[in-house]
Amino acid sequence: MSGFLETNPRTHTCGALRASDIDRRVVLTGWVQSYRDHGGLVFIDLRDREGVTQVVFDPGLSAEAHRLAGELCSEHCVGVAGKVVARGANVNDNLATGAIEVWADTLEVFSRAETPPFPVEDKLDTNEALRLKYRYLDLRRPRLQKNLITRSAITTTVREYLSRHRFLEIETPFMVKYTPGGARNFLVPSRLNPGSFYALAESPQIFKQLLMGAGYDRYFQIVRCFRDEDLRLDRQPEFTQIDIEMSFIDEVQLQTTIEGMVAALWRDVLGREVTLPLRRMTHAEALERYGVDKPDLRLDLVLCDVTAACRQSGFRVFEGVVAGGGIVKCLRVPEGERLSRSMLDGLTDFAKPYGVKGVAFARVQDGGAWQAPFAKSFKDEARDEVNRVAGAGPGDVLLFVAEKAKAANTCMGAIRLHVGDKLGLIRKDEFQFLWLTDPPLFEVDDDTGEVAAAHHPFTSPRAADEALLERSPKDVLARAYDLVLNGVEIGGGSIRIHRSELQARVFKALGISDDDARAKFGFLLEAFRYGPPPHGGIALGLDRLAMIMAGAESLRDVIAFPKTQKGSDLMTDAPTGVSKKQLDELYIQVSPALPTRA
RNA sequence: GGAGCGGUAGUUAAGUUGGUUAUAACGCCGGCCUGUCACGCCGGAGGCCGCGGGUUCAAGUCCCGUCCGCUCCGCCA
Repeated sequence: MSGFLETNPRTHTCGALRASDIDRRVVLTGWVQSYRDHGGLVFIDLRDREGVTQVVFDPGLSAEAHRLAGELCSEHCVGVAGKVVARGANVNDNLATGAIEVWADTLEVFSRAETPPFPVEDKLDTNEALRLKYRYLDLRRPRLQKNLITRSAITTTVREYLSRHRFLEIETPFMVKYTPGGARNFLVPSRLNPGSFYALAESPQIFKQLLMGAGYDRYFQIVRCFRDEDLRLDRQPEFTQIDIEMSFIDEVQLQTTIEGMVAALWRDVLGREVTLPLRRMTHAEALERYGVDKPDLRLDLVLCDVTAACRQSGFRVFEGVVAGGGIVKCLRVPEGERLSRSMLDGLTDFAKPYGVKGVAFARVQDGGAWQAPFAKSFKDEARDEVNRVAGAGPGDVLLFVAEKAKAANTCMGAIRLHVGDKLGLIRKDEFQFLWLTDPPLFEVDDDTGEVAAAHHPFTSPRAADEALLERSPKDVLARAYDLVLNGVEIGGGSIRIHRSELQARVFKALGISDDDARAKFGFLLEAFRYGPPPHGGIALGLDRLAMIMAGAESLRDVIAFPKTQKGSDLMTDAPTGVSKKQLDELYIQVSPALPTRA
C-alpha cells in the first residue's frame, strides 16, 4: 500500500502540463473530479487546486491500473504515474491542460470517498447551509479555491509593498480591556480574575497609536478583529483588517501611500493598472449626489435636492414634508420609457424598509410638462425649477422621495442602485475607487441632541474647524477619510489627535468628563503626555477587498470558515453551551430564564 | 428588535381550486460499452414533504407556532 509517493514523488500539479511536456513521465495527485468508464478505456478528470488533467487507463498498458481504475468514484484521492500523450484530434479547449492527457500505468488510491452530500463543482448552487456544514468539501470547488488563492496573493503583495516602504509588522493583543462606544464587544471571562472580562479587540486602534508614541513610526498588521453586531452579506463577526498607522504624515501623504499599495495589488493580483491619484469627494457631496457615504461610481445616475423648489409647489405632500423640516430628493433617470409603470409602482414597496412612505414619479414630456398623478397640483414655476435643478428633459423619468433627510438620502441612494441595476446601467467590469473626505467629526442625534464620535474619539478635527468645537459641534469636520470601491467601504481612517489640549476639548464636546476619560482611555492619555508624534492611519477590510478582487458575491466566499447570519459555524456547531463545571470555574451563571442548551 | 424570501429523494427543482401509489433531472447501485470529456445505453433502489400543533372525510398544499438558511432595515464609534 505505502510506498507510492516514495517511488513516485509528485512531478506536476494538475494544471501544469502542456503540449511541451509530451512524452514526459509524470506523477500527478489529486481528487477524481469525474469518471468515464468505456468498459475498455477508462477516463478520469483529476483535480487539484491548480486545475484538471485527463488521465487515461488502457488495459493494454497496465491491466492492473485499469482494473483499479474501474473502481474509482468521485472525490477519491489518488495518485497516478504515466506518460504525457498528445490528444491529437481529441483536444479539449475547455481545459488549460486540454492539449494532453496522461496515460497512466500506475494508480494508487490514497483514500476512498463516500458519495459527497453535494457535487463538488462550481455551477450548482447548493443550499448554503449544506455547503457550510460540509465546508471542507465546498472548499474543494475550484471557484472557492480560486478565491482563497486570490486572497493569499493579496496578503503577499501587501506585505511586500509595506515592508518595502519600511513598515514594521507588529502584533497587538486580541484580549484587551473593554472600551465603551462603538461596536458591541465579545467578552472573554478571566478565570484568574473571577468576575472580570477581557474584550476581544474590535480593532487594534489604541495599540497602534501607542506604537506611534513608542516610535515605531510605520506599523502594519494583517489582523483579525471581532465585533458582536448583526451580520450582513459583507459583515462577519470576525474579519480581517489590513491595519496601518504612520507618524509624521498628513492625510494626503497617507492616502498616497495607500494608493500605491492599491495600484500594486491590482497590478500583481489582477494584472490591471489603476490610474493615480484616486478620485476624491467630500462627504457632503456624496450625500447630496448619491445619498450615501459610499457612492458606487460605476453608475452615472445622480441625485439632486429639490427641497427649495417644492416648498411652495402646490403639491401638498411635498409641502408638508418640507414644512416639517424634511427634504425632497430627486433622481433623474434618462431613457425613462424603459421604466415600466409596474416597476415604478414597485418602488414604493422597495422604499418601505427605509421608513419612506412613497416614491413619486413623473415622466417628462416635450416642453417640460409632467405626466404624473400629481402633475395638476404641481405649479408650473415649481415644476420648471425642479426640471432645471435635475437637468431634466423630454423622455426622462423623475423619481421623488420626500422625507427626513437621513431616510430620504438612504432610500434614494438605494433606489439609484436598484434602478441602475434594473436598467443595466452599472458597468460591472470597472473598478471605481474614491476617497471620501471631510466627514463630520460628530454625529448629533436629532431628537436628544446627544453628541457622539462619528469615527472614534481620537480623530482630529480640521484645524479650521477647531474653533467650532464648543460653539457648533455638528459643523466640525474631521481629518478622516474612507476608501470606497464600487460602492463598498473598503477602508477608513483618520489623522489622530496628538495634542492633549485638543483631545480634552473633543472629549468635552462628546460629554466625556475628565474622570470618564481617565477611566476609559487613561493609559492612552497618559502615554500621550510623553511626546507623541503627529500620526494617522487607516484600516482596510481585507475580506471585502478580496471579495471584490475575486469577483465573489459574498464575504463568505473569500473566508475559509465563515459563520452564518446568526453567527454560528454549521460545521463545528459553534457556539454551544458549556458544562456547569466550566461555568463554575469562571464564576458565571447563565440566567435561568434561558432554556438550557447542549 | 423588525421585514421579506426559502426549506419536498443524496442534490437541484416541479407539485394546479386540498383529492388515487408525491414527479423529473442529476447523483447512487447493478449490467453493457476502447476516444470520452455534462460520455452513452439498459435495469434498479431511494421520501419524517424542516419540526410541533390545528382546520378537514382528506393536508406537501390552508391556519397558528417554532427551528434553520439567505437578503434587507435598525445596529456596525
